[in-house]
Amino acid sequence: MKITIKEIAEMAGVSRATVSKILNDYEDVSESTRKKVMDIIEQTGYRPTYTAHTLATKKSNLIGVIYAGKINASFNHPFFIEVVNSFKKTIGGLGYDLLFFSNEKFTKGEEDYLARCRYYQVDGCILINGDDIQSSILELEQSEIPCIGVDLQLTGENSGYIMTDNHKASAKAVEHLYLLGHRDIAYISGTPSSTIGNIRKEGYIHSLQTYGIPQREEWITYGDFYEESGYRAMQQLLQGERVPTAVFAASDQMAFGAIRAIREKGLSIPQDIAIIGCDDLDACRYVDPPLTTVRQDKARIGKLAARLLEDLINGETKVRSLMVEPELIVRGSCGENSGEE
Amino acid sequence: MKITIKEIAEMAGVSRATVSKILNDYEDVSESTRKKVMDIIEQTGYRPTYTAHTLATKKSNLIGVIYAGKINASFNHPFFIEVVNSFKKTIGGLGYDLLFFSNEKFTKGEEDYLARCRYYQVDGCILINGDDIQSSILELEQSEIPCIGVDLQLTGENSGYIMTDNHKASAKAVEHLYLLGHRDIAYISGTPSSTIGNIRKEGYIHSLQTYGIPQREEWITYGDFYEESGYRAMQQLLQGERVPTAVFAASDQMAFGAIRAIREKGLSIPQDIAIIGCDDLDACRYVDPPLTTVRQDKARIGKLAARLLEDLINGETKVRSLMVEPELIVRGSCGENSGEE
DNA sequence: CTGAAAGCGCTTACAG
DNA sequence: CTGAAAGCGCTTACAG
Repeated sequence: MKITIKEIAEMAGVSRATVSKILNDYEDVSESTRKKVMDIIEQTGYRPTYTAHTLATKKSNLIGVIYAGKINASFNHPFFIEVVNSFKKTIGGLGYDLLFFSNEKFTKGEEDYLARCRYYQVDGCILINGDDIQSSILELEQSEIPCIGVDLQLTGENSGYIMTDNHKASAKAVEHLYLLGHRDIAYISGTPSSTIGNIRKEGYIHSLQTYGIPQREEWITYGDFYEESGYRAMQQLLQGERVPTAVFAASDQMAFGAIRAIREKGLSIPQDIAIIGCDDLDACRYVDPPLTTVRQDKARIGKLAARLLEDLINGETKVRSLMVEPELIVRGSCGENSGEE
Repeated sequence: MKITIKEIAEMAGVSRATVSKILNDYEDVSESTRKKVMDIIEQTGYRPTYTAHTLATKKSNLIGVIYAGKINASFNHPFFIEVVNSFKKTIGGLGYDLLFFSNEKFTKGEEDYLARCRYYQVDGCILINGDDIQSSILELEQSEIPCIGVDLQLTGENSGYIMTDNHKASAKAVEHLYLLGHRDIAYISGTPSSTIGNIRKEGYIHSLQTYGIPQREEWITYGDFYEESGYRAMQQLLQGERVPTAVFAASDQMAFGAIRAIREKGLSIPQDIAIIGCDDLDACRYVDPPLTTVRQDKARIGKLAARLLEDLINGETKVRSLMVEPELIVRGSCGENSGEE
């Protein structure tokens, strides 16, 4: 049924080696032979077989996509999905297909990512950050396989990473609130162990210093980036002795939760409390009032991740990490502007 | 560097055939040999190579994921992403990894999905519906490769499909509005060429008949499932001679657009116009008022798609299509209930 | 410019 | 219970 290079060779009356050369655009083939063979390939609809090709060449044209951290948590994560979407477009244009590892398969004890990468002979990997990174990720990034981390600082010989300049994200948020007259600014962070959350926290603290605003320990609260945790963190802030007039949440989802808590307390936004999120999810436009937020440039991150990885695969780069500029999106939740951007 | 079955065999002092048998859980190997070999595999961290394995067996343990229709449009589509996420979990548990085809690669003229499936030797495919289905999809579904369509009616020898019972979705929406006293119910459909949109339209029309409500041609409008088109469709409805008191939109996103149009006109929801969407996106909970909608059971669809495909691959089924029951989620936009479900 | 032959790393009858 | 050998479908020096 399946037609192979052997059949093509026979039909064309040439050797398999010659067909292979034509398939791979070698120069040293006569035009007439090339044409004869190409015609037959055309007619038969022949396509080479991936496994045989890869087995012989060691080049798979496959990029592994790995969600690090908790099993399978984040395939549909609103931020990462956009990054991966953009990554897919760019890397696809370069001739790669994407292999999504299912975390369930090798789960006898450890998910052995390195082994699986070798098994499939992927040319490179993109690793998406998650909570609670496994040791098998370290193994992978220290290996010969080119890896790019998204929001995940990979430092191996053949790896690199890319993320938003999170320090600046906080700076922009705090600056915006400061310019609107706020001096009592609280912060809702991610999990204490989250690198991203911590960079944003440092950015927040640093910005307060910049503007000479004293820092209050009880105004730094922690969540887990999801809505419910923002709700609880905000409740905590509302119960404090002194209530802040503005809140910067390290994720939009937590901001949504915070909005709910503020409402339930009978306070209004932005009159009583201004709030600003981080990420620029779609839902920001739909909440009431529309959420002012710091946008991460998801498309750009994905595109750059693809380019970085390509360079890494081809051994063509010394650049190993990139920071992407965040952008402040002003909507109604801080009171300056109630319309769309 | 890379260790192969040959090395393992030599180290263990047995043949490659024996190692292979042990690797594949054959019965007829002595316990002592098995142990000896397993120990060495353990120590060396040996893993078989995928391409060699597949080349020899014809079984790849890879499932192709194809977004049919317009190039690359919907990887981050809010409905399908949830379906695929659930599919990934289930199929992953069955030992498969996922190969996402990038639409860019083979784009010399046609994206030849069938050829690519054979190239990678995928064991099966899941096809996600989109607009404007290509002929290469037909080729695939008529082939020897097992395929499951999501919202896409595949009828080939080795294919099947799964979707929400969309007729019932409309019935539930109309019934809900009817019970709230509405008799002037308009419908915002998807593109006229969309199967899903049309089934929902028929369901809408049929339900009106059920309740003896006369159907008005000008109250059936068309969008493209996205927000902007819902906005425009609603504007059209608002300009009509007679304005409906309730609207059923074939997607949540169009419902969001409709809400915007209603607001701009100075009307309020649900007092002046009740609105009900379809899908149950996350954002439904955040719009004001929270959107009543017909939920598609995305997790269930994904899970069933995985099971159907597995059965198809193993040649174990006569069932070729499944309808999943939709569920009405009552929120505030029709006035009965203003809280969360 | 073309082809014979060995090799990529595994599996599978088959013989013993 | 074990192994020799052929095969999966391609590529790549190498020789001519």
